[in-house]
Amino acid sequence: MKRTSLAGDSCPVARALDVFGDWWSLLIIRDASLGRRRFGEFQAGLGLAKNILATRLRTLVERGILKTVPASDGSAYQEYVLTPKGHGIFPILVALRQWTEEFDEHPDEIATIMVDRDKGRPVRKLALLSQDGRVLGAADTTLKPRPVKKTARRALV
Amino acid sequence: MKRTSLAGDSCPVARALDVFGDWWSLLIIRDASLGRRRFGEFQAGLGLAKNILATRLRTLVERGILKTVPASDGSAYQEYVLTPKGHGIFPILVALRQWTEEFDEHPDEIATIMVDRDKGRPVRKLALLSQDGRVLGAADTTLKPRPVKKTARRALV
DNA sequence: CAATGTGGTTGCATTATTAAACTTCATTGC
DNA sequence: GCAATGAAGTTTAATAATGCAACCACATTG
Repeated sequence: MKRTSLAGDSCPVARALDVFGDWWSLLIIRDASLGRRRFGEFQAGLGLAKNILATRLRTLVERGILKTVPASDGSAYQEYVLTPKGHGIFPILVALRQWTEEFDEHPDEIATIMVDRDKGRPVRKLALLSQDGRVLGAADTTLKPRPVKKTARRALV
Repeated sequence: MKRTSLAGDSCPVARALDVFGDWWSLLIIRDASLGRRRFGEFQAGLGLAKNILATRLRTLVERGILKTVPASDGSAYQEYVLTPKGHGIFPILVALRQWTEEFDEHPDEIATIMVDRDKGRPVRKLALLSQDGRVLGAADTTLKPRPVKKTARRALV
Protein backbone atom coordinates (compact mmCIF):
# COMPACT_ATOMS: atom_id res chain seq x y z
CA MET A 1 0.00 0.00 0.00
CA LYS A 2 2.81 2.39 0.81
CA ARG A 3 1.23 5.34 2.52
CA THR A 4 1.92 8.32 0.30
CA SER A 5 4.61 10.52 1.71
CA LEU A 6 4.24 14.26 1.51
CA ALA A 7 7.88 14.99 2.23
CA GLY A 8 8.76 16.20 -1.23
CA ASP A 9 5.61 18.26 -1.66
CA SER A 10 6.10 21.90 -2.46
CA CYS A 11 3.21 23.01 -0.24
CA PRO A 12 4.35 24.08 3.20
CA VAL A 13 1.15 22.81 4.79
CA ALA A 14 1.76 19.34 3.39
CA ARG A 15 5.37 19.43 4.50
CA ALA A 16 4.36 20.22 8.06
CA LEU A 17 1.77 17.44 8.05
CA ASP A 18 4.41 15.04 6.81
CA VAL A 19 6.45 15.72 9.93
CA PHE A 20 3.78 15.57 12.66
CA GLY A 21 0.46 15.14 10.86
CA ASP A 22 -0.35 11.64 12.02
CA TRP A 23 -2.85 10.56 14.55
CA TRP A 24 -0.71 10.81 17.70
CA SER A 25 2.23 13.11 17.10
CA LEU A 26 0.48 16.38 17.80
CA LEU A 27 -0.96 15.01 21.02
CA ILE A 28 2.49 13.90 22.14
CA ILE A 29 3.80 17.36 21.32
CA ARG A 30 0.90 18.89 23.23
CA ASP A 31 1.75 16.81 26.29
CA ALA A 32 5.42 17.68 25.94
CA SER A 33 4.53 21.36 25.88
CA LEU A 34 2.57 20.83 29.09
CA GLY A 35 5.71 19.53 30.74
CA ARG A 36 5.36 15.78 30.29
CA ARG A 37 8.79 14.25 29.73
CA ARG A 38 8.82 10.55 30.58
CA PHE A 39 7.73 7.59 28.48
CA GLY A 40 5.38 6.47 31.21
CA GLU A 41 3.83 9.92 31.54
CA PHE A 42 3.01 10.05 27.85
CA GLN A 43 1.66 6.55 27.86
CA ALA A 44 -0.56 7.06 30.88
CA GLY A 45 -1.78 10.46 29.72
CA LEU A 46 -2.55 9.49 26.14
CA GLY A 47 -3.66 5.91 26.65
CA LEU A 48 -1.97 4.64 23.51
CA ALA A 49 -0.15 1.37 23.00
CA LYS A 50 3.46 1.36 24.12
CA ASN A 51 4.82 0.16 20.81
CA ILE A 52 3.13 3.01 19.00
CA LEU A 53 4.39 5.52 21.52
CA ALA A 54 7.90 4.14 21.13
CA THR A 55 7.70 4.48 17.36
CA ARG A 56 6.32 8.00 17.51
CA LEU A 57 8.90 9.20 20.00
CA ARG A 58 11.66 7.75 17.86
CA THR A 59 10.51 9.45 14.68
CA LEU A 60 9.86 12.74 16.45
CA VAL A 61 13.43 12.62 17.74
CA GLU A 62 14.71 11.75 14.26
CA ARG A 63 12.86 14.70 12.83
CA GLY A 64 14.23 17.14 15.35
CA ILE A 65 10.98 17.83 17.21
CA LEU A 66 12.01 16.12 20.43
CA LYS A 67 15.38 15.31 21.90
CA THR A 68 16.32 12.86 24.61
CA VAL A 69 18.05 14.10 27.74
CA PRO A 70 19.21 12.33 30.91
CA ALA A 71 16.44 12.13 33.47
CA SER A 72 16.11 15.21 35.64
CA ASP A 73 15.58 13.18 38.82
CA GLY A 74 19.03 11.59 38.66
CA SER A 75 17.79 8.16 37.65
CA ALA A 76 19.39 6.36 34.74
CA TYR A 77 16.35 6.77 32.50
CA GLN A 78 15.98 9.33 29.77
CA GLU A 79 13.42 12.01 29.14
CA TYR A 80 11.96 13.55 26.01
CA VAL A 81 11.88 17.32 25.68
CA LEU A 82 10.97 19.67 22.87
CA THR A 83 13.66 21.20 20.69
CA PRO A 84 13.25 24.80 19.44
CA LYS A 85 11.75 23.29 16.30
CA GLY A 86 9.29 21.47 18.53
CA HIS A 87 8.46 24.57 20.54
CA GLY A 88 7.69 26.26 17.24
CA ILE A 89 4.61 24.05 16.95
CA PHE A 90 2.97 25.90 19.83
CA PRO A 91 0.99 28.32 17.62
CA ILE A 92 -0.50 25.35 15.79
CA LEU A 93 -1.72 23.90 19.08
CA VAL A 94 -3.20 27.27 19.97
CA ALA A 95 -4.94 27.49 16.61
CA LEU A 96 -6.43 24.02 17.04
CA ARG A 97 -7.59 24.90 20.54
CA GLN A 98 -9.19 28.13 19.46
CA TRP A 99 -10.99 26.46 16.57
CA THR A 100 -12.63 24.02 18.97
CA GLU A 101 -13.50 26.81 21.37
CA GLU A 102 -15.26 28.66 18.57
CA PHE A 103 -16.93 25.90 16.60
CA ASP A 104 -17.35 22.81 18.75
CA GLU A 105 -20.91 21.60 19.19
CA HIS A 106 -20.38 20.79 22.86
CA PRO A 107 -18.13 23.51 24.23
CA ASP A 108 -19.21 22.55 27.75
CA GLU A 109 -17.09 19.41 27.40
CA ILE A 110 -13.90 21.46 27.02
CA ALA A 111 -11.99 21.24 30.26
CA THR A 112 -9.51 24.09 30.07
CA ILE A 113 -8.91 27.59 28.78
CA MET A 114 -5.58 29.14 27.94
CA VAL A 115 -4.69 32.16 30.02
CA ASP A 116 -1.90 34.68 30.23
CA ARG A 117 0.32 33.42 33.06
CA ASP A 118 0.94 36.90 34.45
CA LYS A 119 -2.60 38.19 34.64
CA GLY A 120 -4.55 34.95 34.54
CA ARG A 121 -6.80 36.32 31.85
CA PRO A 122 -7.78 34.46 28.66
CA VAL A 123 -5.51 35.02 25.69
CA ARG A 124 -6.74 36.75 22.56
CA LYS A 125 -7.60 34.96 19.37
CA LEU A 126 -4.69 34.44 17.00
CA ALA A 127 -4.88 37.09 14.33
CA LEU A 128 -3.23 37.24 10.94
CA LEU A 129 -1.89 40.71 10.24
CA SER A 130 -0.55 42.42 7.16
CA GLN A 131 2.76 44.27 7.33
CA ASP A 132 0.90 47.49 8.00
CA GLY A 133 -1.16 45.93 10.77
CA ARG A 134 -4.53 45.21 9.20
CA VAL A 135 -6.32 42.02 10.28
CA LEU A 136 -6.52 39.61 7.36
CA GLY A 137 -9.07 36.89 6.68
CA ALA A 138 -8.62 34.05 4.22
CA ALA A 139 -10.17 36.13 1.46
CA ASP A 140 -7.68 38.94 2.03
CA THR A 141 -4.70 36.75 1.22
CA THR A 142 -3.25 35.11 -1.87
CA LEU A 143 -0.35 32.84 -2.59
CA LYS A 144 2.53 34.03 -4.70
CA PRO A 145 5.49 32.06 -6.05
CA ARG A 146 8.33 32.16 -3.57
CA PRO A 147 10.89 34.75 -4.58
CA VAL A 148 14.34 33.30 -5.18
CA LYS A 149 16.82 34.24 -2.49
CA LYS A 150 19.72 36.43 -3.57
CA THR A 151 22.33 33.90 -2.49
CA ALA A 152 20.56 31.17 -4.43
CA ARG A 153 20.38 33.36 -7.52
CA ARG A 154 24.10 34.11 -7.34
CA ALA A 155 24.81 30.43 -7.04
CA LEU A 156 22.96 29.85 -10.27
CA VAL A 157 25.15 32.36 -12.13
CA MET B 1 -6.86 -1.64 14.25
CA LYS B 2 -9.70 0.36 15.66
CA ARG B 3 -8.36 3.86 15.69
CA THR B 4 -9.15 5.28 19.12
CA SER B 5 -11.66 8.08 18.84
CA LEU B 6 -10.88 11.36 20.53
CA ALA B 7 -14.39 12.72 20.23
CA GLY B 8 -15.18 12.60 23.91
CA ASP B 9 -11.84 13.97 25.02
CA SER B 10 -11.92 17.08 27.15
CA CYS B 11 -8.86 18.61 25.47
CA PRO B 12 -9.78 21.05 22.72
CA VAL B 13 -6.71 20.11 20.70
CA ALA B 14 -7.75 16.47 20.68
CA ARG B 15 -11.31 17.40 19.76
CA ALA B 16 -10.12 19.36 16.75
CA LEU B 17 -7.87 16.52 15.64
CA ASP B 18 -10.78 14.15 15.94
CA VAL B 19 -12.66 16.19 13.35
CA PHE B 20 -9.98 16.79 10.71
CA GLY B 21 -6.77 15.33 12.13
CA ASP B 22 -6.32 12.49 9.70
CA TRP B 23 -3.88 12.18 6.87
CA TRP B 24 -5.94 13.85 4.12
CA SER B 25 -8.62 16.05 5.63
CA LEU B 26 -6.49 19.12 6.19
CA LEU B 27 -5.15 18.92 2.66
CA ILE B 28 -8.67 18.73 1.29
CA ILE B 29 -9.60 21.74 3.41
CA ARG B 30 -6.50 23.55 2.17
CA ASP B 31 -7.52 22.91 -1.43
CA ALA B 32 -11.05 24.00 -0.69
CA SER B 33 -9.77 27.25 0.77
CA LEU B 34 -7.82 27.78 -2.46
CA GLY B 35 -11.05 27.58 -4.41
CA ARG B 36 -11.14 23.94 -5.44
CA ARG B 37 -14.74 22.72 -5.45
CA ARG B 38 -15.16 19.64 -7.61
CA PHE B 39 -14.48 16.00 -6.84
CA GLY B 40 -12.20 15.74 -9.83
CA GLU B 41 -10.27 18.86 -8.87
CA PHE B 42 -9.51 17.49 -5.43
CA GLN B 43 -8.57 14.12 -6.82
CA ALA B 44 -6.25 15.51 -9.47
CA GLY B 45 -4.67 18.02 -7.13
CA LEU B 46 -4.08 15.68 -4.22
CA GLY B 47 -3.39 12.46 -6.09
CA LEU B 48 -5.27 10.30 -3.62
CA ALA B 49 -7.46 7.32 -4.36
CA LYS B 50 -11.02 8.16 -5.29
CA ASN B 51 -12.59 5.96 -2.66
CA ILE B 52 -10.65 7.71 0.08
CA LEU B 53 -11.56 11.09 -1.30
CA ALA B 54 -15.20 10.05 -1.37
CA THR B 55 -15.03 8.88 2.24
CA ARG B 56 -13.26 12.01 3.44
CA LEU B 57 -15.62 14.35 1.63
CA ARG B 58 -18.59 12.52 3.13
CA THR B 59 -17.31 12.73 6.70
CA LEU B 60 -16.25 16.35 6.29
CA VAL B 61 -19.77 17.14 5.14
CA GLU B 62 -21.23 15.15 8.04
CA ARG B 63 -19.10 17.11 10.44
CA GLY B 64 -20.10 20.47 9.09
CA ILE B 65 -16.76 21.45 7.56
CA LEU B 66 -17.92 21.22 3.96
CA LYS B 67 -21.33 21.42 2.38
CA THR B 68 -22.49 20.30 -1.03
CA VAL B 69 -24.00 22.82 -3.41
CA PRO B 70 -25.27 22.53 -6.99
CA ALA B 71 -22.49 23.01 -9.50
CA SER B 72 -21.79 26.62 -10.35
CA ASP B 73 -21.43 25.91 -14.07
CA GLY B 74 -25.02 24.75 -14.44
CA SER B 75 -24.18 21.07 -14.82
CA ALA B 76 -26.01 18.45 -12.79
CA TYR B 77 -22.99 17.64 -10.61
CA GLN B 78 -22.43 18.96 -7.14
CA GLU B 79 -19.61 20.92 -5.61
CA TYR B 80 -18.05 20.98 -2.16
CA VAL B 81 -17.53 24.31 -0.44
CA LEU B 82 -16.41 25.29 3.04
CA THR B 83 -18.96 26.17 5.69
CA PRO B 84 -18.17 28.94 8.21
CA LYS B 85 -16.92 26.17 10.50
CA GLY B 86 -14.64 25.09 7.69
CA HIS B 87 -13.42 28.60 7.00
CA GLY B 88 -12.52 28.80 10.67
CA ILE B 89 -9.73 26.31 10.02
CA PHE B 90 -7.82 28.91 8.03
CA PRO B 91 -5.62 30.06 10.95
CA ILE B 92 -4.53 26.46 11.47
CA LEU B 93 -3.41 26.25 7.85
CA VAL B 94 -1.53 29.50 8.28
CA ALA B 95 0.16 28.22 11.42
CA LEU B 96 1.24 25.03 9.66
CA ARG B 97 2.57 27.03 6.74
CA GLN B 98 4.53 29.40 8.94
CA TRP B 99 6.04 26.55 10.93
CA THR B 100 7.43 25.03 7.74
CA GLU B 101 8.68 28.42 6.57
CA GLU B 102 10.58 28.85 9.82
CA PHE B 103 11.87 25.36 10.55
CA ASP B 104 11.97 23.31 7.37
CA GLU B 105 15.38 21.94 6.41
CA HIS B 106 14.84 22.67 2.73
CA PRO B 107 12.95 25.95 2.56
CA ASP B 108 14.00 26.29 -1.07
CA GLU B 109 11.51 23.53 -1.91
CA ILE B 110 8.59 25.63 -0.70
CA ALA B 111 6.73 26.87 -3.75
CA THR B 112 4.59 29.71 -2.43
CA ILE B 113 4.39 32.48 0.11
CA MET B 114 1.25 33.98 1.56
CA VAL B 115 0.76 37.64 0.80
CA ASP B 116 -1.71 40.37 1.63
CA ARG B 117 -4.00 40.55 -1.41
CA ASP B 118 -4.17 44.34 -1.35
CA LYS B 119 -0.51 45.18 -1.12
CA GLY B 120 1.04 41.94 -2.32
CA ARG B 121 3.39 41.90 0.64
CA PRO B 122 4.07 38.87 2.87
CA VAL B 123 1.82 38.52 5.89
CA ARG B 124 3.18 38.77 9.42
CA LYS B 125 3.75 35.81 11.67
CA LEU B 126 0.74 34.76 13.71
CA ALA B 127 1.16 36.17 17.18
CA LEU B 128 -0.53 35.18 20.40
CA LEU B 129 -1.46 38.26 22.41
CA SER B 130 -2.67 38.82 25.94
CA GLN B 131 -5.73 40.94 26.58
CA ASP B 132 -3.47 43.94 27.13
CA GLY B 133 -1.57 43.34 23.94
CA ARG B 134 1.66 41.68 25.02
CA VAL B 135 3.09 38.96 22.76
CA LEU B 136 2.94 35.60 24.54
CA GLY B 137 5.12 32.55 24.07
CA ALA B 138 4.27 29.07 25.26
CA ALA B 139 6.01 29.72 28.58
CA ASP B 140 3.87 32.80 29.20
CA THR B 141 0.64 30.84 29.18
CA THR B 142 -1.07 28.34 31.44
CA LEU B 143 -4.24 26.31 31.29
CA LYS B 144 -7.01 26.95 33.77
CA PRO B 145 -10.21 24.97 34.33
CA ARG B 146 -12.95 26.35 32.16
CA PRO B 147 -15.20 28.66 34.13
CA VAL B 148 -18.83 27.58 34.19
CA LYS B 149 -21.07 29.79 32.10
CA LYS B 150 -23.66 31.83 33.98
CA THR B 151 -26.56 30.32 32.08
CA ALA B 152 -25.33 26.83 32.86
CA ARG B 153 -24.93 27.69 36.53
CA ARG B 154 -28.47 29.03 36.69
CA ALA B 155 -29.74 25.88 35.04
CA LEU B 156 -28.13 23.87 37.81
CA VAL B 157 -29.98 25.84 40.50
C1' DC C 1 18.90 -10.51 46.14
C1' DA C 2 14.11 -10.93 45.29
C1' DA C 3 10.35 -7.99 43.86
C1' DT C 4 8.69 -4.29 41.46
C1' DG C 5 8.81 -0.43 38.03
C1' DT C 6 10.42 1.68 33.70
C1' DG C 7 11.00 1.49 29.03
C1' DG C 8 10.68 -0.75 25.69
C1' DT C 9 10.21 -5.10 21.69
C1' DT C 10 7.74 -8.94 19.46
C1' DG C 11 3.69 -11.42 17.50
C1' DC C 12 -0.87 -11.61 16.10
C1' DA C 13 -5.60 -10.03 15.06
C1' DT C 14 -8.06 -6.06 13.41
C1' DT C 15 -8.78 -1.99 10.80
C1' DA C 16 -7.33 1.57 7.33
C1' DT C 17 -5.23 2.82 3.01
C1' DT C 18 -4.33 2.07 -1.65
C1' DA C 19 -4.66 1.12 -6.66
C1' DA C 20 -7.28 -0.76 -10.12
C1' DA C 21 -11.36 -2.44 -12.07
C1' DC C 22 -16.19 -1.72 -12.32
C1' DT C 23 -20.76 1.06 -12.16
C1' DT C 24 -23.87 4.78 -12.98
C1' DC C 25 -25.42 8.80 -14.71
C1' DA C 26 -24.59 13.15 -17.46
C1' DT C 27 -22.68 15.32 -21.30
C1' DT C 28 -20.78 15.63 -25.87
C1' DG C 29 -19.96 14.30 -30.80
C1' DC C 30 -21.93 12.96 -34.95
C1' DG D 1 -31.07 9.87 -31.33
C1' DC D 2 -27.46 7.06 -30.11
C1' DA D 3 -22.74 5.82 -29.30
C1' DA D 4 -18.77 7.49 -26.93
C1' DT D 5 -16.65 9.98 -23.46
C1' DG D 6 -16.22 11.87 -18.92
C1' DA D 7 -17.47 12.80 -13.94
C1' DA D 8 -18.34 10.87 -9.67
C1' DG D 9 -18.36 7.40 -7.15
C1' DT D 10 -18.47 2.05 -5.37
C1' DT D 11 -16.37 -2.49 -5.08
C1' DT D 12 -12.55 -5.65 -4.65
C1' DA D 13 -8.29 -7.43 -3.25
C1' DA D 14 -3.62 -6.58 -1.55
C1' DT D 15 -0.79 -4.21 1.68
C1' DA D 16 0.40 -1.26 5.56
C1' DA D 17 -0.61 0.77 10.06
C1' DT D 18 -2.83 0.23 14.60
C1' DG D 19 -4.06 -1.92 18.93
C1' DC D 20 -3.59 -5.28 22.40
C1' DA D 21 -1.28 -8.54 25.05
C1' DA D 22 2.63 -10.92 26.23
C1' DC D 23 7.37 -10.84 26.83
C1' DC D 24 12.09 -8.93 27.93
C1' DA D 25 16.12 -6.18 29.75
C1' DC D 26 17.60 -3.20 32.90
C1' DA D 27 17.17 -0.14 37.13
C1' DT D 28 15.55 0.73 41.43
C1' DT D 29 13.58 -0.48 45.94
C1' DG D 30 12.77 -3.28 50.05
